[in-house]
Amino acid sequence: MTKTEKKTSRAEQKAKRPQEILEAAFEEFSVNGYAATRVEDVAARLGVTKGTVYLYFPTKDVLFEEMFRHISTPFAHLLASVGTLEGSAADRLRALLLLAYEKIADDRKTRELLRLSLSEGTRFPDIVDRHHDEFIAPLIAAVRRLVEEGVASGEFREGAAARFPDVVASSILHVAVWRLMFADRKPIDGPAFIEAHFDLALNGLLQRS
Amino acid sequence: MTKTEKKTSRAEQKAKRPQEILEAAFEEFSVNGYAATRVEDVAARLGVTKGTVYLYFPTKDVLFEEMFRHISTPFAHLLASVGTLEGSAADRLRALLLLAYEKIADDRKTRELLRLSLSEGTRFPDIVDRHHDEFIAPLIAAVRRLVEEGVASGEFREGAAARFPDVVASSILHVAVWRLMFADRKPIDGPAFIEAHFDLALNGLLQRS
Amino acid sequence: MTKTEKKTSRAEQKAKRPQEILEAAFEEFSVNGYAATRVEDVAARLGVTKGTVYLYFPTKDVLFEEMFRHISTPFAHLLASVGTLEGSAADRLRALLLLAYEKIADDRKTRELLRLSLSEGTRFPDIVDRHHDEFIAPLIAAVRRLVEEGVASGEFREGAAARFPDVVASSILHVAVWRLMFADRKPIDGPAFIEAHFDLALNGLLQRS
Amino acid sequence: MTKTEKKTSRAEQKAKRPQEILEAAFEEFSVNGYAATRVEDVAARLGVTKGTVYLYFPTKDVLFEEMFRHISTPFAHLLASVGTLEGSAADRLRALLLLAYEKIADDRKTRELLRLSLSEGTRFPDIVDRHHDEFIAPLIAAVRRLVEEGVASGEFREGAAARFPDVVASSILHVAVWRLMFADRKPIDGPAFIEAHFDLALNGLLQRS
DNA sequence: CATGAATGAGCGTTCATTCAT
DNA sequence: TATGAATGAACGCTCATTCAT
Repeated sequence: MTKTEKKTSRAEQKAKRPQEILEAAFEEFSVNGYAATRVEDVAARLGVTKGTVYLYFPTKDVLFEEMFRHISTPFAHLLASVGTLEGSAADRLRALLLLAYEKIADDRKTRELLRLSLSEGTRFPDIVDRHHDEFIAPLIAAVRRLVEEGVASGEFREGAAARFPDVVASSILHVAVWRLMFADRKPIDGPAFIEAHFDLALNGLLQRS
Repeated sequence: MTKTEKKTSRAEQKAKRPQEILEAAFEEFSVNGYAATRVEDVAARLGVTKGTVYLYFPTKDVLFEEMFRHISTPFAHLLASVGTLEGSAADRLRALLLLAYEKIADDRKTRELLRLSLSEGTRFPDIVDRHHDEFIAPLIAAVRRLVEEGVASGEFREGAAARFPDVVASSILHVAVWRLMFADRKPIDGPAFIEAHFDLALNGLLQRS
Repeated sequence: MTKTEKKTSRAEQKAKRPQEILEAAFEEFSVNGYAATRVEDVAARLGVTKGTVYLYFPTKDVLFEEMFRHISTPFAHLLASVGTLEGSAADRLRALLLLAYEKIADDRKTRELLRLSLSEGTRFPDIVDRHHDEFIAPLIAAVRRLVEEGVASGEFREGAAARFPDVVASSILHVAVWRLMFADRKPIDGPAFIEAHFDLALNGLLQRS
Repeated sequence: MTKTEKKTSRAEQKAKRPQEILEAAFEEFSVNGYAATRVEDVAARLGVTKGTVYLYFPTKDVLFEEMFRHISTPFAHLLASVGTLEGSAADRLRALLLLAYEKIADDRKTRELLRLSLSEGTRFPDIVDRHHDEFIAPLIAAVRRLVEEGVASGEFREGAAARFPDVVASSILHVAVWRLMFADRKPIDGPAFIEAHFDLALNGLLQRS
């Protein structure tokens, strides 16, 4: 029994190795960028030597790409589910934005993937597309759908926002970039910022006559 | 004649060298990032050898920092001047946003400095602060001033936008980041996007009752 | 058998590496001096590449310092033991000088350390002190002790030699420097030179009958 | 007149340039050794640029060799003149040793040439021979002559010193090497040391009554 | 599976040397 | 005569990658 358990846990541990490495790689790459990260530092985070990393990933390039793939967890379905909720278009749009905020700007991992997309896009063109497909495109599509529904139902007016649904979500990117730049040195109240932008988007600046 | 020309061009050449190097450094650093850029590549852009670069800049670090300083040209005064124009608060705000758009999202150099601030902020903490002071803080301050004026004059309603003036400008950051990520692969109509966001911010999504 | 041998030789090989490198470094540094020695040449002596050297020593500086430390083997205890032998003070002094000669002037390694102390003392102040403490100070102290004993017993007259015991040993330094300068081009009969100087010194030291 | 003077002084100054450079080169080479000395540092001592140095000396090698030649000023004739003085052989020997001491151990330049002979002898075999011919050989020859005269006149006993005249002069080398190693950190009273060694040597040399 | 010694290509930096002015 | 910008060949050091154990 004990033996079996041990074996199992060992086997499990071994199965986890690649993932552990990818997590460690994420930490290093997100702090230092691709070029300045040493494979040895990734290994050191796990208390192993760099030879071990090469046991699972043939090159640093592949390690980076698989790390990116591993950290990117799609959230399109989440957005879709929110879109089908009951309530006014405004309420659903608000819920959508808050959900997207949590995933894109509030989640450290997704945020750091944005940084890597910006900094390593030249070397790894695919990761930019991946980031787009995983995070940006679904968000925009979801927003567009909701806006169009709102317009169709007469709740929203027609206008530029229908053609550029991104404008409604630009605050999310704003918060993400702000945090990437300033970390804790210039804190930003994310939810409040999103709400403020949502209020603006909903009601506008102009005084109602 | 020829002699004079030669002399002039020689002297001019020497005086221009440091700036030429900084411009070449900008091109390389913005494409590859700090770590992946080789001093030799910077030199090669000018048709000189790397020794020449070291004639003017003692280390790669200093080269990077001075490059950043050289490329950052403040635009706070521009924003200020726009803020003092005649017209409605909305008109002035619109003019301000378009101007900021041109400087921050449309100008390739400023845009690339944003990329470097995000990617090299860990290694060069100062450049993030510089980018903030040169571009972000002035923009937010100018927007805030205009919004407050609009509120004071009754043209704008009070609301979240007054507390978070950044929300009004978040579309600019959005366009800048979009272009950094996708370059020409997914073009974005910058002015139209800014106008769409401005329309949204001004009038809101909701149907007027 | 073969397997065991291989394993042993492998393990031994690794354990010996640092020392092999230090020995190779000694050869190169003593011939070329610090600045003109290339780490790659040190490695080439062992048939390895320079990377291997950096596996064991972080910088060229450290390599030099540890080389010096490794090559310096103290001989103070040897001198002391000689001083406690039986016989006349003259006999013991002679034995002492011959022993010191063998260690300082005749031993190529110690001799080359003297050269390095002279040539690299500016860059590595510590090595001069080390050379002093390891070789020069013990020698002078041992000579002084013997001279004082001889004076106390009435075998030696009092005189300048008691105040400057180094004068009795200066022939050793003379032979060492001579060999460093002329190597085999102008051979010097070391023992004969030491004996000649000892003869000169002794007849000056001895009490007149 | 003024013009002529100026011209003359200018011409003189120009004539002095090579010597100034050689003096500056001596200072740098003696502190850093050949390899670690930069031509630019030599030039900087004179407030000129390295191009100027290359105006007078085609390579760093030549600069070093000519520096050595320029700093080595023969003193054989001096020694010879001392040897012809009146007085006992002992007195003349003492005067000779003191004179040699002043030139070899007390004179900073000659002392530093000894250092360079030891450190750069591998790269510049000629300088060792030069140092030998200029300083060491004349000294030994002069000592030998005096000792032989003393032996011939019956003032000195025959013995090893006659076969190894260097032993009489080894204290001079001792003081020189000591100062090269310890500079001001472990001062040595040169004349006293020489006198002590001479006292030791003399009482050994003198015929027993 | 994991190690870590070893490699070799590469990069930052230096510096002797050249040459147009 | 003197300058100093420019070169190019090193050299110290790093690091991704390999492989015998």
